[in-house]
Amino acid sequence: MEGSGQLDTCLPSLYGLSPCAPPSSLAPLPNQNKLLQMPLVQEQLGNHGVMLSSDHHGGLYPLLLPGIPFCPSSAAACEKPTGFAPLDAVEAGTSAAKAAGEIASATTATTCHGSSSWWKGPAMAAEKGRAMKVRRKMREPRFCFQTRSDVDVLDDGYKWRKYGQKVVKNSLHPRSYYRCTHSNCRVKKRVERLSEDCRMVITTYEGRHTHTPCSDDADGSDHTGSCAFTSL
DNA sequence: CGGCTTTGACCGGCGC
DNA sequence: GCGCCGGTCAAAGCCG
Repeated sequence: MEGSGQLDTCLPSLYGLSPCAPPSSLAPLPNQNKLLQMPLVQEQLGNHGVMLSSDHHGGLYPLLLPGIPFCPSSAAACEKPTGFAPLDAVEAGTSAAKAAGEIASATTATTCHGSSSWWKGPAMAAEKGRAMKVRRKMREPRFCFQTRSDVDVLDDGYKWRKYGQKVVKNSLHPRSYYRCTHSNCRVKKRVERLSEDCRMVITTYEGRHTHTPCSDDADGSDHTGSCAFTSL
C-alpha cells in the first residue's frame, strides 16, 4: 500500500466549536489522543474551509476549520485542510453543505446515505446462507473531511484494512473502502479523490472506535477507559 | 505463513 | 418491475 500520511489534526474541535453539542454517540475522531492535547483554535476561522459534523439524526453542526494542518507525514504532500462535512449535510443540500461544495461534488453522496451503509439486525442476515448484508435502521455517525494530500490513507492513529475498491459514477478515481482492523471495532472509512483535483482526498469515517488508537495493535481487548474520547 | 491487497461477483436500495 | 449503482464479500495473489 502506499505510504500513509500523518493525520495530526484537530478534528475534536468539531465538538468544542460546535454550536450544538453533538450527541455522545459521535464517533471518536482521528488521532483523538493528540487531539485531546491540542487547544481548540477558535479564532482564525473562515479562511480555511468549512467543517461540519452530524449526528445520526441528521443534525448539522457547521463549523469553520481553523488552519490546522491535516498533514500527511510527507509534509510536502499536504498543503492545508480544506473541508470537513457530514455526508448527511451534503446529501441534504443545505447551505452549509454547499459551503463544502467540493465535498459535495466529490462524493456521490446519495449513495452514502441510502444504500448499504446501514445495517439491520443480524436476524435477516441469518436468513441467507451467505453473510447477507442488510441495512441498519440506525445510522452510524459519519464524518467527511477533505484534505490535499499525495497519499490516500492518512495516518490517523488507527490501523485499517482495505476490503474493497469501487469505481463510482462521476468520479475519475476509484473509491477505496477500509475497515478498522481492531477486533470488535466496526469503524469504516471511505477514501476517494476528487475528479477535479486528484490531489484532493475525501475521507469519510463511519462509526466509532471501541478502542484507542494506541491500543489498536495491541492484544485486541478494549481499552475503553484509557481515553476520554472512548466514552463518547 | 500470516496478514494484507486486489478484484470480480453479488446483494439490496432507490429511481424511473 | 427493472435497471443502475454503491457497498460488501471472499477467493486469489502478493509481500514481508
